[in-house]
Amino acid sequence: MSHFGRSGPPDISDTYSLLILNITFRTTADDLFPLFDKYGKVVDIFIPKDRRTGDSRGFAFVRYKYADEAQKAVDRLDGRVVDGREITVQFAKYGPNAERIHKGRIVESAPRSGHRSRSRSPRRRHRDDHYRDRDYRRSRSRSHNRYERDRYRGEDRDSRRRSRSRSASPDYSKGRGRGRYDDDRRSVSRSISASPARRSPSPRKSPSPRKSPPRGESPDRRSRDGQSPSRRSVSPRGRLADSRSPSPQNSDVDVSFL
DNA sequence: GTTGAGCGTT
Repeated sequence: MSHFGRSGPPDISDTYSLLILNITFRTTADDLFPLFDKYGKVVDIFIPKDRRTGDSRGFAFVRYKYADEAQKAVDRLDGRVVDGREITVQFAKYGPNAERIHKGRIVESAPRSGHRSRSRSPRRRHRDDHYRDRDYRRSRSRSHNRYERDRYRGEDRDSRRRSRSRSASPDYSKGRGRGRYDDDRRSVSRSISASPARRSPSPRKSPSPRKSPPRGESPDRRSRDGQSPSRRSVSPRGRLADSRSPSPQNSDVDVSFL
């Protein structure tokens, strides 16, 4: 009995959208439906959910059939404690299609002329941009969560070239301090990688694979071997950036060979 | 299992 949001927006031509804020993350449309339906005819209830986790975002949209009922619901349900939390009921300011809403009702359905577009508040640029921003903020609020790291890892793995994009994209560096943060983190990572072991206090105790050297060969060989994978593992794309200076490469090979 | 400013989907 609650197919809200399952089949998309039913009809937003003559409906008044109410924005419900400060609701618990466990509150669902089923819980809000009886509460809001008591004050008027609820046409549809939609609760935005996270794209990754699928959890409630903490706010819901309730569409009424009549404005008077919606107003009544706002006046009656605004400040009501639901699930132990005080919810905030108010008329929606923006529509699903970025349309302007007046008192919950959609005033403009489609951008007909450009002269009216100017009236639009430039506060919001795009939905995608905001999506990331919101996620980013929420992620931070949640302290260090696995989702952020996991997501980053997956995206990085999905499209490795993105790294280059980030480098060539000054927006990330300037837009938010994220670029700096990433760089910092990468620096630390590299630092750790560069120094595999501060100091082996007891190499004998350590279950090192080289517990018993296969052959008493020169350490130079081993050194090179250890350096080879290290370099590759450290930054495969870093070499590309370093390609700009082919000086050390030649030198390295020469030294190694010598 | 966690959190808390805000404006939405087929």
